[in-house]
Amino acid sequence: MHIEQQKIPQATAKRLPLYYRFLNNLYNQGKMRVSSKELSEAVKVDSATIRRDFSYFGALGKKGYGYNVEYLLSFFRKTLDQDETTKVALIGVGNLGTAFLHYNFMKNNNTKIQFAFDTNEGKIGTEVGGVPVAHIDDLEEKIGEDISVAILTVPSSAAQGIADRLVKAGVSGILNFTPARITVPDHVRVHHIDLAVELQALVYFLKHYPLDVEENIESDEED
Amino acid sequence: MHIEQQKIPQATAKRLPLYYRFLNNLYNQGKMRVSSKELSEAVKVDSATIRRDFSYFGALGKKGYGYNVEYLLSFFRKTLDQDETTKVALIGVGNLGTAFLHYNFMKNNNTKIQFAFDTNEGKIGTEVGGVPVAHIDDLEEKIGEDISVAILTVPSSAAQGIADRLVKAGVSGILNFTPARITVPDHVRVHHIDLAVELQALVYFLKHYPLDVEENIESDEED
DNA sequence: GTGAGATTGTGAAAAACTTAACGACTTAGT
DNA sequence: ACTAAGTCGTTAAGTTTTTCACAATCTCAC
Ligand SMILES: NC(=O)c1ccc[n+]([C@@H]2O[C@H](COP(=O)([O-])OP(=O)(O)OC[C@H]3O[C@@H](n4cnc5c(N)ncnc54)[C@H](O)[C@@H]3O)[C@@H](O)[C@H]2O)c1
Ligand SMILES: NC(=O)c1ccc[n+]([C@@H]2O[C@H](COP(=O)([O-])OP(=O)(O)OC[C@H]3O[C@@H](n4cnc5c(N)ncnc54)[C@H](O)[C@@H]3O)[C@@H](O)[C@H]2O)c1
Repeated sequence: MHIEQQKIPQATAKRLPLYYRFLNNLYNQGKMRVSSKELSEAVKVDSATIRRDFSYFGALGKKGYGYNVEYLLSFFRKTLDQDETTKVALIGVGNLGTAFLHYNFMKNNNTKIQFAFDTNEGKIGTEVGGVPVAHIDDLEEKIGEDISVAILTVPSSAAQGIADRLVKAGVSGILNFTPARITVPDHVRVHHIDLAVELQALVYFLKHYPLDVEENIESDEED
Repeated sequence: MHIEQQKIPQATAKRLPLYYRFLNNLYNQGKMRVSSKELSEAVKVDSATIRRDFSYFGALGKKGYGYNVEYLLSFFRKTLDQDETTKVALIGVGNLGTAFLHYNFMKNNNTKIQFAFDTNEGKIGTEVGGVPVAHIDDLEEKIGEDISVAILTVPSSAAQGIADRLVKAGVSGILNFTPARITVPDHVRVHHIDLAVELQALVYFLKHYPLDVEENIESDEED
């Protein structure tokens, strides 16, 4: 049902959530229309790239006018499946995990962390940021049909083992914050966010690239 | 002194810290040699890409043998300036900032968060993760000559204002975790790590890309 | 020593992504 | 109604990154 236009470049797909958020901002500010140039300044993406990105979805704008904010927003809401809440599990309620649990991803993302898991008995049974923390042994049981994405914030030594269990439990997307590069079957997607690497890469760029010439770089990034 | 080989692709530069960490792991495990194929399996980067990346620095390996772990490690240590500690400031001791302060970036990165800043009187004067928290008003004073990188974990509404002050204070690299896309002069580099976007992008990929065919993606990227 | 097997470094091709440029169309002011 | 200014969608060019594929070279077991 949504595997129809297989040709949207990955680079474009990664920018969609960014566009979506800024369109939301504009909408909340009461703006009716926006041009690729304005949007470009806000999101720091070349305006030609924005027009190109949008064009993969058809002709969303009007020549000489720009884009209708409300229309564009509702289009992206559908495209990004923002009408249904995405339910997520978080494994590892430590420093990083706790920070995420306190953050409200619902606000812009319609994403909700449904369960958290840990091994630490002191944390089990409590709620952190309104999310109940369960024992890791209950992982398979609690991750029912409706959770297909997990955030992994355990120590790196535990990462592969937990990933294996997540996959067995039916998870097909993992956002991995551990430094471990985990191995998963082909049908599972892993995005690594490696904070230490990001920091070190930034430092490297500063020391080795002529500063006045280079432009900024988008992180993964990977954002 | 280090602006000599200007031709190293950015994509390569971003992978260097990753290689460095895995080489460290191998070294600590007592491994003497490693091939691009082995390394490839560990870091999930195509072996040809690894060889190409390394080749920008000259012939680091030996045909038929592979790479000497110790030599490669010491080469990258120099290349990544791991002999001198990089001092960093963190602005915004909230959920995310606190998590970072508790993390030891020294272990693999030789990077140290020297000062943290906040507006919350309750936090000022305390130490979090061994890092003293100062008032944001003292930013310019405390960021002396030796801090040129900052981690930004304030509310997005404060991001641009703080960024302006950081730049004035002499910071030339900012790791921005806020959803705000900040504007800085050309000589300053900003890497955005946008966690909400990363999560939403992962969800989008799961729903719209045929799972059995696609391979994993590095975040920033950026992973 | 020798030769089978391993592995690099790289030229060349392919793929992915970005940017420039402009014709076509829209708007809005007169 | 006409025109100047604005903006899209897209073609084509440019850039960057990845991947293939293989000659050159090294290793190591015998
Ligand atoms: N905190 C940071 O700023 C930071 C920066 C870079 C990378 N990381 C990485 O992120 C990950 C988490 O970091 P952190 O600082 O939150 O670590 P942490 O030690 O504070 O948290 C880890 C949590 O996972 C739990 N845990 C351990 N084993 C588990 C298991 N088998 N199943 C379920 N839970 C388990 C622990 O009880 C703990 O609560 C680590 O891999 C770390 O390397 C963190
Ligand atoms: N926590 C998450 O998981 C998460 C996820 C995605 C994005 N973010 C973004 O990261 C940023 C930080 O998130 P958080 O959850 O840590 O927020 P937070 O509200 O917990 O922390 C913000 C901190 O900044 C301080 N602060 C406010 N104004 C300041 C100023 N002018 N100068 C210095 N300090 C100031 C506050 O006192 C607070 O301690 C936010 O922009 C948020 O949108 C966080």
